Amino acid sequence: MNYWLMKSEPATFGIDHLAKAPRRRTHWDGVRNYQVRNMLRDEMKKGDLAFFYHSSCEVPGIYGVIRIAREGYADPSAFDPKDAHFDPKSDPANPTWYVVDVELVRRLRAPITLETLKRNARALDDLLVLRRGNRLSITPVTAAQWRKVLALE
DNA sequence: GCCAACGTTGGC
DNA sequence: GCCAACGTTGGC
Repeated sequence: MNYWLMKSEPATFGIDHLAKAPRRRTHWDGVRNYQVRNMLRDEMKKGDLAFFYHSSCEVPGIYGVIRIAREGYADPSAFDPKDAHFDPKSDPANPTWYVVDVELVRRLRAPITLETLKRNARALDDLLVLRRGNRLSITPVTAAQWRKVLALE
C-alpha cells in the first residue's frame, strides 16, 4: 500500500469535477513527464491512497483523499488529435503515456493549505511537494507523512 | 555528450 | 504578470 500526492489545477480539473463525475471516478490523464509516467505505469497500485492537491489557484493545498481504482493503462488523450495533450509520437501498440483511474474517497472538512503544510514542514520531514523547485505533478508520500498531514485537518 | 535556448510549472 | 527552477530540445 503506497501513498501519493496528485496535483491538478482546479480551473481545469478540481475536486468539484471529480465529485460530479459518474461514480465519482475518472482517469488521471495528460501527464507528459517521464518520471511521473513511470509512477503511473509501474508504481501506483489499486487501493493506494492519494491526496488531491489544487495548484495554481487562490488557495493551493490538499482538498481531498482519492484512491487508485485502476492501475496504469494507455492515456487515451495522447491519441486524440483534438486533445491539448495529443502526442503523435505515442504509438497505441507501445504507448508512451499512461493514466490511472482514481475515485473520490472524501473531501476534507477544510483544505490543508500549502501555508499549513509549510508551517509544519519540519514535522513532515521533507514532504516532496514542499521542496523548492519541485515540478512533479505526482509525488510519493510516506506512511508517516500521510498520517501527519491528515492530523493537520 | 555538452550546453544554450526554450517551454512549463506554480507560488507569489 | 513576474520569476525561479528545472525538464526538454536541438545544434554542434
